[in-house]
Amino acid sequence: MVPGNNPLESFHNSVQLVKNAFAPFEFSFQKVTNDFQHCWSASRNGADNAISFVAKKSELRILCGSHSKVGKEWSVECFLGGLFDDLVQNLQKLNLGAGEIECTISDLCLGTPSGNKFNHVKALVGIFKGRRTDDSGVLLNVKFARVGGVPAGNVAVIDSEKEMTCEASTVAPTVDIPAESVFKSALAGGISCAFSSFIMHPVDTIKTQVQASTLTLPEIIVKIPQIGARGLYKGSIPAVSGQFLGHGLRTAICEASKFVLVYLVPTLPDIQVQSAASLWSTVLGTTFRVPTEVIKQRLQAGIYENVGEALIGTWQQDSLKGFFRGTGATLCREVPFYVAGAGVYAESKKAVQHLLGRELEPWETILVGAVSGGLASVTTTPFDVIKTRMMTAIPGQPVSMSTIAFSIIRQEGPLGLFKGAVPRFFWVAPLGAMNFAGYELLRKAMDRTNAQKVIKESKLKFLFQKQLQNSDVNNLKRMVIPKKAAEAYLPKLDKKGGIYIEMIDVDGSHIWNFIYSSQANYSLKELINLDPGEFVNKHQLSTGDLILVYEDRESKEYVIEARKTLSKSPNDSPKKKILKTHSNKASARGQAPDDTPMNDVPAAAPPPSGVKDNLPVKLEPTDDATNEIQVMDCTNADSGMPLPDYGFDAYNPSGTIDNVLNLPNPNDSSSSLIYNDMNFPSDYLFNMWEPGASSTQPIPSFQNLCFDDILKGL
DNA sequence: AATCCATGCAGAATC
DNA sequence: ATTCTGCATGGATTG
Repeated sequence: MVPGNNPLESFHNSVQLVKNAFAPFEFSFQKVTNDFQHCWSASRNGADNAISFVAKKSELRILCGSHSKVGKEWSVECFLGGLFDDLVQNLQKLNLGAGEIECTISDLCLGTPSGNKFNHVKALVGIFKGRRTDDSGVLLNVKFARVGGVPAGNVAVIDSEKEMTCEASTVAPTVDIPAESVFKSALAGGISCAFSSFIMHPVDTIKTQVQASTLTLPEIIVKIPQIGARGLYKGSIPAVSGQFLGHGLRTAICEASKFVLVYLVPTLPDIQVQSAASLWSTVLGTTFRVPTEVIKQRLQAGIYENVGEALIGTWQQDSLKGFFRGTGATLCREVPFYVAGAGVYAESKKAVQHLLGRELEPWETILVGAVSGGLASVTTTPFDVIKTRMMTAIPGQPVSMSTIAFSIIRQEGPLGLFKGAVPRFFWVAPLGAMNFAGYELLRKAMDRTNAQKVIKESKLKFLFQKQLQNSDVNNLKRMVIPKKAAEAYLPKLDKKGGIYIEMIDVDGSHIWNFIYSSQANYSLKELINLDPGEFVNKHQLSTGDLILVYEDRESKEYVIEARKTLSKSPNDSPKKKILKTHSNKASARGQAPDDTPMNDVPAAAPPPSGVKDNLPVKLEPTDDATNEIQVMDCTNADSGMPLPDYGFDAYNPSGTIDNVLNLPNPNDSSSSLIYNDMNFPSDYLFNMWEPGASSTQPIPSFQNLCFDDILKGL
């Protein structure tokens, strides 16, 4: 048996689940329960329905007022209570017989003239519009429309499972919700549900036929070849498109309302936010989807041949209302499974992640989806059992859920309530897997392709840089990189041959695969090549541009940045403009032939005596007023080689003050110097020497003052 | 003197 | 014929 095909059990489920989810609001639910019983007992004798509702008016607002426009005149409890009661009575009247053949509820409705069959729709609409519904009594006459001979509430059982799992997937965390994110979620939700709907459609069809006819399951199965593929896929167009649109809509609403909820009520626990959002979105999304369900079922049951016919036929028969038959039943079925599935999935995913201490692999996500889908189905098994019992009870005798439940427990023990749980589990599990996996993986894939890999600069540890020379950017596909830096930060090289190194482009657009090799027979020297491949071309690098290599602190991956010099005059080599207090070591070397001589650069400031004066360039806030400061460890600026024993994490392109302050290694005795790179006016390069290592005299403890000045500058 | 490294060049590999 | 690869050279820098 599959859960969810009965509004009765579904409703009960939903109350329970919602109750759990909103535990802090227990009092409200207590009230619901009370009202419920009140309504129920009052409506036992159908004629008094209206009274019971009216009587309840005053209490209504408490619960529903805040949720929607509902509470104005009606309490949701009472509405549902009436609904529930009606169902119970209907079910009690069922005499369709037992077994797998689902019963048709519609014709068994008690109490009101059949002409009002669909007034519950009216009532619903009225409620949503926030106006008073006059035909209050009608609410109790809820009928689950018989759609094309198939009770709407009974069909699309499979869908309910899909619903559950699919909706549960909206649990996927999306906190900051720009429209794009919501849209992507919607797309992902829609696609995954549409896909699984498509896959499972044949099964759904068979189920529908079983329910709609007097044939048993085996008989139908025998007939399958007769039905053929086309027959099995009858109604798949409205089903799939309905799934797509409905679930897309719901996913979007859910994501969006989560965002809104978090914003409005920041203190609300996650679980409640999710429950509320999913509840709300399910109601809307499902309502939207009902017409396609109706069409689908009519097609599957063979009433109409094609979509057009079904549309026209339904319209002519029942006009607009016809498309919304069974809305109430569908809602009752969807909501609890959504909430249950979402909860189970979210919780189990959290648990598994906690257990493993890492993000889940795709296949693990699938597994969790399957298991939680299965679990959700198991937890709802009791209602399924009860429902079956109720339907198969001796006709005419009033039975209530509780009586049945108690009798089962008494006679068969608590396990009796879980009969059939195992097959249910395995039936629902793959659906859960399909939807969870579908949604999550799709969502991830979208993020990956669209937003690429977002590199957080603050997570990057600067390793080294290289200013590109002619020989690095000419058609020869190789770049020479600083030897010491390479030896210090890149993987160890064997003498011969190179190794592949992946480097992620900071712009997130590529993962470059470089060949990193050394020139072994270089007597004692070693020259290390990075094969830039397309890298240089893609970034249009030319002489004087920089490449910078980082390491992602978390993933330990290499990250490479191609940085164009700002002043792009071919004669300008960036190095020439760097103000230095020590020797202009880079100035004279590595220049392109057409480079102007080094002399036009302002003379390097001499090493000052005072610490303050030691700043060759005054620190100033960046010109874009972002208060960002860029610090680069450019020890040996020419080679880009930080001193190996210096635990200096420097270069922080978007560093905050905090980051900057964290940069220096306080235990290090090295001193540092800051100078401004004229080519990158907003950059502050942080230069370091070990004491005595350079011809310039480093000032002890200078680095601290540097940072102070940076702060002052800001 | 030792080292670094930009670049030239030739033979090998590949198109 | 073109591209790769390894090697060599010599200016520049460092010690």
